[in-house]
Amino acid sequence: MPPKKRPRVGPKTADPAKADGGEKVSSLDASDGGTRKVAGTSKKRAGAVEPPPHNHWLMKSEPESRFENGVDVKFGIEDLKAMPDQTSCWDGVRSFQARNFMRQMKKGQMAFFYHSNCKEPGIAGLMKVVKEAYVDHTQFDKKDVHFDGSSKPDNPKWSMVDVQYLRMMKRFIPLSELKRYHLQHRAEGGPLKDMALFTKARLSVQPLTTEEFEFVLGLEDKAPGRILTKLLK
DNA sequence: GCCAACGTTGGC
DNA sequence: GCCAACGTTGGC
Repeated sequence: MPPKKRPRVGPKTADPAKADGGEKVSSLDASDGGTRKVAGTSKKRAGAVEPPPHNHWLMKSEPESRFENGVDVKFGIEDLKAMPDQTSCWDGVRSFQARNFMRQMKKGQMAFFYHSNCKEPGIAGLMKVVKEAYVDHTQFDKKDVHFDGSSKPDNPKWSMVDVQYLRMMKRFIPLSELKRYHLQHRAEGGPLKDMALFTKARLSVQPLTTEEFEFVLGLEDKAPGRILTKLLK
């Protein structure tokens, strides 16, 4: 469920609604499949250790035209690049887990732009978070594909962040290649053995460990293909 | 276009 | 709070 972007809020902070809300989005809310690490309020066993917050992300969007209620949801990395400031809000996320991850994002963190539901799924480029979580206004827009009648303005359910294009990957990293590594690492150990792209395949916004992130970045400079897989092992 | 995986909803 | 039905994601 790729977000369909729209021109980000102008240069100024406009947005009468709620300018930046950056830090205060209500943290309770429903399910969140294991993403909970909200400070303070969560009830955890004494002694439970908080995992460190995630520093890197992968965000999925569809680069090919597809119509949902007559609206094209296409938004590939080229579309992000074409936005003013090469920046866009990442609206339309309607999954609690994905939302909660977005709420953990910090300004300056990097995210892979992943192309999903297309001819060649995979990682297309890099972007960075330029605005932390704030209210996704599309949930209140009846005409929007992702309108959510169950969300009330005084307690909005859905959040979004702003991201800015950084660069294309030096070469496109196809899902098939990542999957080979994932399988290999799962069998023999390695950084991609638990990668969310495979262990939580349907999550549209996912965290990566530093090791995962760096391993994937390292693939840019390697030859694609299975030859490489052989050589490495 | 198919369909498996899996998150969400709602009945009870 | 369980769990079956339902809907969506997204690879293939």
